[in-house]
Amino acid sequence: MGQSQTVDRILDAAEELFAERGFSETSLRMITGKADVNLAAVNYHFGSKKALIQAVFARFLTPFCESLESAFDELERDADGGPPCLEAVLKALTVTVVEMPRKHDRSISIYMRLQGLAYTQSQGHLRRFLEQEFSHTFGRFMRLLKGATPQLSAVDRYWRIQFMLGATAFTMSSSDALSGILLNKLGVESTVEEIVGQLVPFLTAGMQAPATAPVGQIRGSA
Amino acid sequence: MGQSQTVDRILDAAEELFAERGFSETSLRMITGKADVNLAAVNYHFGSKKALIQAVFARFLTPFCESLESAFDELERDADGGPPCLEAVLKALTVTVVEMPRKHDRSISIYMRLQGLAYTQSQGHLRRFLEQEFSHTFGRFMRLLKGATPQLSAVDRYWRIQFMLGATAFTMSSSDALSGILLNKLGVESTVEEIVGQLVPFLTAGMQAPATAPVGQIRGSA
DNA sequence: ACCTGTATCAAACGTATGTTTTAAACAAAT
DNA sequence: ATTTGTTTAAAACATACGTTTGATACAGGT
Repeated sequence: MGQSQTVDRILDAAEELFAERGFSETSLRMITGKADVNLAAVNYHFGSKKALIQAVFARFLTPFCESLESAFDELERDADGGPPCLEAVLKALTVTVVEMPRKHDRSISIYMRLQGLAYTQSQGHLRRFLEQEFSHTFGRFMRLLKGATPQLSAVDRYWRIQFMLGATAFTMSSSDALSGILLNKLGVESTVEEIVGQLVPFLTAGMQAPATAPVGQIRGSA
Repeated sequence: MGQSQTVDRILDAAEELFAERGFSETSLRMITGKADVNLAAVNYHFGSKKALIQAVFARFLTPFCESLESAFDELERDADGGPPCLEAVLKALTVTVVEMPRKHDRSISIYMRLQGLAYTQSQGHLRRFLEQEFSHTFGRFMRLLKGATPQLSAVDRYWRIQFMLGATAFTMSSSDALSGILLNKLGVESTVEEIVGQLVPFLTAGMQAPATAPVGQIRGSA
């Protein structure tokens, strides 16, 4: 058998457990236990735990970046010449996220949470891996954002992009928990689609806020 | 000696290391090594690693919440009767953060990063501890936000508050790294004060964005 | 001087981790 | 049928972890 199913079983188990508990808090024994494969299989197929983490990201990020590049192609074709507007860029991103192929319903929040963990858990090797592997798509997204916000100074744009990333990564990385709280408090169900539907206008408005004034005295209320 | 300085040395070392590396990735041996105290001192003075984590948060969060409550008092006094406006609420928060008493320059970003970790690292005991210890101030902040955004539905407000928290926690928790990148790319120095000065208009605009439409088909660009 | 409670120290404990080893099972090719 | 290369299996490996122990030092009170 050329491609064993063991590899996929490990990846499936790992991406769920990593998303639930983080990287350091998930042991190889938990993963192989859930995947119902032998402990040594991880090191045999992937070489190390670090390499497994990278493989988990590569498996869902590679097709995602391809879809995203296609969406960007279409975006620039439609806008022939001029730069696409901010809302269109963000919509292209979120639609690509929502339309991501997935094995089951939870998949999207799992991927979102993994993406959030990649930012917040300080796994140096992961950051390096993602940078050298997916920097092309990320750079293109940045250039589109620049074209869509010509009124911003480079410094303002830089910080606002970080704010965007933060709001997205944070919300998405806890989307399950946050949805649960909302369900308890207000009795409202919410899907990933609805959350990103809420995100886009928030981010768009934030990016287009008037230029900032230096922080000084407190402004009175009302 | 009634109050040993060992306790403070441990807390100082722990808050720095936790902020740099996260909780699970920081061992008691690293902490006691940096603090130059005996390994057993942590369990002697705090009881366990979990209790140490909580003590680190209690030490900087307790005085911070007191200052914040005072700022809220002043806010409501100035606005006699009516609810303070959104920008005033956020300014009160950020000014309190910036004026936080600190031992050295790095302190603020350390506290910000810790606060971010409290959200993203799934330490159940920490979340429970913070909830029961500081829920009063947090709840008051939430009520102020509610009064400042009467136009929002409860669901919209809930999600936008999460977006705010995310943008803030993420940016502040990486403010050192992000400032460094900005310095490299554009040669611009930036302080925590300036970052929060950028944050407020972004968040204000986001919170006041027009109500959301459900995500459906892709809207064309331009 | 003699206790008494507190604090520090070196050393060890038990457990869990990532990784390696050795042997067996298996499929495909000769 | 034998061989070959790949995959699984059980067990052990070395290391690092949080925690506990027991001895020692030292303070203040009587």
